[in-house]
Amino acid sequence: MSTETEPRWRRLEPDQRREQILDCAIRLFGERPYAEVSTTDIAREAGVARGLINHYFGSKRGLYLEVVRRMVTVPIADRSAVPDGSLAERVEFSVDWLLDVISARGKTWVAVLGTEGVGNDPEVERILAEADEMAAENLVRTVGMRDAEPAGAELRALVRAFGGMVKAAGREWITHGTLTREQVQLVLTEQLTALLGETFPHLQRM
Amino acid sequence: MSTETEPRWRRLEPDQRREQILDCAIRLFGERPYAEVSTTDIAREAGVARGLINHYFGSKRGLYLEVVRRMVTVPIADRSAVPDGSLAERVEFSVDWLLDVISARGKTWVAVLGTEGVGNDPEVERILAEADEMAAENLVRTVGMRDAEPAGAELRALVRAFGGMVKAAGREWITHGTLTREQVQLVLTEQLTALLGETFPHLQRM
DNA sequence: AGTTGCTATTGACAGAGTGACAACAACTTG
DNA sequence: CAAGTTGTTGTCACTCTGTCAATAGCAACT
Repeated sequence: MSTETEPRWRRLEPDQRREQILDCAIRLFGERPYAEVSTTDIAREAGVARGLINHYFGSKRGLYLEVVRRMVTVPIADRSAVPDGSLAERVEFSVDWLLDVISARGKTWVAVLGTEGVGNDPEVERILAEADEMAAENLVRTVGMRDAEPAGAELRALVRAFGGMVKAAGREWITHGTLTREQVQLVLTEQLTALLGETFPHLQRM
Repeated sequence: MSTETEPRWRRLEPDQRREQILDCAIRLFGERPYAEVSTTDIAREAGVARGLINHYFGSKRGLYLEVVRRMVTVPIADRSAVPDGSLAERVEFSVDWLLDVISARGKTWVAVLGTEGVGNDPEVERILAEADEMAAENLVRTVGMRDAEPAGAELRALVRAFGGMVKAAGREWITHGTLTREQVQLVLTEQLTALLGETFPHLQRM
């Protein structure tokens, strides 16, 4: 008879275990609202003791913030493929790339950023603000508007505002199916072109 | 010596008490996130026994949904004052009215819709979707695009997407102060004009 | 004024969830 | 194989939520 000394649990590298718990948390937080997800649920999902969550993330809230941070991070554009054409062409390229990103995340993206809840959460707000800022910065670079440097702050504010429409249009497309990708592409391209080509110059003369 | 039989608590009409609790809940939920607000806090703020909250709203979540519903409801535009001019003029009027509404709610509005959290909450989503739908419907009527009836669904989807930009621009103005009201006015007016006058016709030919 | 009835409101209780921490066990190293 | 390292567990104390029977404000009617 074999002395089956099969261990009751496996000991993982901290990074691996962290990642595993984070994955489960992302899934569960994506399914139902914060208060409806207990750390017990997450622990069970990860096949782990509940206390381990506190060990790695301090508190439930800490884990949640980590989830938000993870989900909101947008990949940086590969600018090597950006065409050198007119503003309209570069904008079209950028929008297309944006929609690719949204499409890739698909349901998860929507499930995560789809709901605007009530409740002032400075920490979450900061994370999202930073993400929006990076996305805006990135978009500005991609369409090559760097020459407008002096009014950079206003330009980025404009683009962040545009980001709101991107998200809303994305929801119309992905979740509600009221617009096709082609339609969203058209709308966002025309709007962003007008924003950068027309409105922005007007704004600078105020 | 007077037989001071001062009552320990006053008995209110259900509607009044409901309203009072709701007011306190709105204030507190506007200050910190859902999980950080306990029903004990709300009860104390309202000077009321905790159990009463459950009596009126069933659960903490029920109260929360009521708060969201209340905060998200946008007053109907007074169409009697809408000018009969060009599309651009009507759009300008509508945007101005929108900004008035946002301005009136001010910090509260932002505190409420400012944070996009993570977590799929169908109920909250439904409430917000309905509110957006009503706002879009209202805006479409105000700018007098009712003639575009056959493509009403797409038009409203477009306007809902635009609503995303309204919110984002409002945040830039109210909370971050990166744009002035005049700038936001200009941006939204031009964008909406282009959306309705240019992009929408283009969209119909797809 | 005293009594009665209705119901808004309270207070206590049970169950569930969270965070802290000491003890344990899987794995590494010599 | 022994000893140390540390990832992991399980329990304890505390807080929060929802339920419910008991209480008390108030109006109506003697």
